[in-house]
Amino acid sequence: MSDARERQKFLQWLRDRGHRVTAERLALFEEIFAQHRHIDAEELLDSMKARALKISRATVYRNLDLLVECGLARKQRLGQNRFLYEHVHPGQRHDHLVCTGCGRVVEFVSPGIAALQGEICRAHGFSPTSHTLQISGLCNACVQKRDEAQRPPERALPSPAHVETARTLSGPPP
Amino acid sequence: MSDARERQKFLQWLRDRGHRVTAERLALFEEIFAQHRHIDAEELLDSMKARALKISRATVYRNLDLLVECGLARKQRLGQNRFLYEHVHPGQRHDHLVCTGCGRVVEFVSPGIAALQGEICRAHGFSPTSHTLQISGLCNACVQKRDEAQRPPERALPSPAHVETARTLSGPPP
DNA sequence: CCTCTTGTTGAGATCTGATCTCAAGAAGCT
DNA sequence: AGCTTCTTGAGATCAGATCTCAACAAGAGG
Ligand SMILES: [Zn+2]
Ligand SMILES: [Zn+2]
Ligand SMILES: [Zn+2]
Ligand SMILES: [Zn+2]
Repeated sequence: MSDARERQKFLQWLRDRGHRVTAERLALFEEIFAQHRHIDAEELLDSMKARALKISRATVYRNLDLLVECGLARKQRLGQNRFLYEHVHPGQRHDHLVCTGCGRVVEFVSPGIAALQGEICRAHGFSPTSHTLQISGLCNACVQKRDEAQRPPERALPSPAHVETARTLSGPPP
Repeated sequence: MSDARERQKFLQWLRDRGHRVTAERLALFEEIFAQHRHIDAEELLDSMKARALKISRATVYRNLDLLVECGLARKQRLGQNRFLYEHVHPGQRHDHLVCTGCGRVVEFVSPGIAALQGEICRAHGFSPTSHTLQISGLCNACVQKRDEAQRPPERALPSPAHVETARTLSGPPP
């Protein structure tokens, strides 16, 4: 596990604020840093139950907010309804492509966009604290699936030269 | 009202799909195009009731989805919880700065970001259908308010040379 | 190590935004 | 006008998130 530094930061942050270091908080921290993907509170609750870590729903929600507050986690609505959480690696901004066909989430990094956002905020005298950029659409696979469904008796269409494979962090929903 | 063209498009879209042109649909269309700001379903319902236009909650939700489907409205979560709707002007993409202090929403346009998004999608073989970009933080006024609150007996701080004023489309929440 | 204070937890109630149900109503075709 | 089919409205329902409050335990102090 490579979260020794983050763990230390979390504990220090808690103590600095007079918050207590509880077993539940540590367990939640471990869990969210063990899950290398975007995960929602309910899934987190289940996966902790599955590991025989006892924790209640309310505590999960409360402490997820705490993790976000201290900058170790990010909270976003990636699909439609639920909030998804992911642990944050300092200095590594990324954003998301969300496939509406299969639910997959792909991360991308764009220093150019980051820079432009900075310019825009400066121009408006705005002090940004966070941002959300997500692009919804269809991934390669889902586009092909849809095209095949539309005209069934026809194949050998010239497939794209090379299929871009990026980190896919969330599988399709059940 | 400058929505003659959009109104025509809406009616045509309805007929093309075999949907009916009802009084409720027309009223909702008028209302959302009359409100030049980001507004949620509940507010829309209230403002229509205030104008003695009878319409039910379910119908508002149903037909807002219809407007989004035909491309005349955009649906986004700008604050945290509710969906906000705004009417769309064709070919005029814009994104949002959201002040977490006063709730104000400011729109901005960035062709540069739009272009970069296009490149990213191409690189990933992703077919985008929509996007959300919002930057949260504090507006000029709220930054000053906070600074003044933090050290009360001190003034004459060098105010910024010129205060950028952009279209502010949503007032602070009640 | 024991005690006291005070922040934290857990089970379930509650809230909120959004969607669904289904009988009554009305577009629009003829 | 008559008929078919889509649409509406009132209220039930759903899902995700938050709140309540008594029991609990972290951590300071002795
Ligand atoms: Zn897909
Ligand atoms: Zn991510
Ligand atoms: Zn503000
Ligand atoms: Zn806008």
